[in-house]
Amino acid sequence: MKTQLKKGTLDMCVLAVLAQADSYAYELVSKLSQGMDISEGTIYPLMRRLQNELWVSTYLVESSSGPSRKYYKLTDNGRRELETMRREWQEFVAEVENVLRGGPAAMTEEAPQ
Amino acid sequence: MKTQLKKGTLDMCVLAVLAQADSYAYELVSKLSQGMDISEGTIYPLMRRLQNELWVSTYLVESSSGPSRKYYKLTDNGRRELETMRREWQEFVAEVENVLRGGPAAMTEEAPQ
DNA sequence: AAAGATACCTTGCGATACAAGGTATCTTGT
DNA sequence: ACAAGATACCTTGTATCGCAAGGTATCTTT
Repeated sequence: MKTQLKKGTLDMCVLAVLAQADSYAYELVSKLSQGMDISEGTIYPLMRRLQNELWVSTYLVESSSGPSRKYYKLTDNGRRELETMRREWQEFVAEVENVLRGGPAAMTEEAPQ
Repeated sequence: MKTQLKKGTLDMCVLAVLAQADSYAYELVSKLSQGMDISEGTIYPLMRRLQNELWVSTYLVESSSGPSRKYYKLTDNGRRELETMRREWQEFVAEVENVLRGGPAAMTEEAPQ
């Protein structure tokens, strides 16, 4: 999957997953890996950013099958941000599709050759 | 408009515009600026890349209202690449929307708190 | 005790969009 | 004739982000 296309969408995707249920980074990777792929080297800095923006809060939960998990929970702030991102995403996609459909006004001018 | 979202889509957009008619960088900026925005600092390095990949060829045309224009023309190669990009874009969008719709398989496991 | 899965994390790199700045050409207003 | 502005080209440096590679610790299984 093309790396560049993901830029700016992964945080939205993570927030969307967290909107359904709290989760931890390692699990987020495996959840998102069905379809998109995202690697651990991506998720940890990303989660740090989401936390810095106060879009998620964290709590530790001991696991019965490994080390403790750092769960992330969407904040009210994060929920609002997710809606904003959704809107921006839809507008963006609409505009790209518009261009792909031959959109940006043909601009009446001579096209040589 | 969010900068990150554009990453990887602008070359496709430019190729799509060129699929309709040859154009030059300055005009491409103003065409795409209706809807997306894209700046000159973006377009020139981008056009260089497209040319390096042999997706476009160039020819000079004297203008009646300013300096000569460097027109870009989609090559056969570029036309094929555009189709590939379109496919990848559609797949990508489909997957993101899938995640946004609550997609990545709920994964039967306890979600604490 | 060793091996493997789970779970966390950091460092350095590559790609790309952009602001800011620079040059040259041509037209228009004064 | 000269200044100003639009047209058209371009480069440099910065910020962001995704990722491969590597590292640590815990817990279970062999």
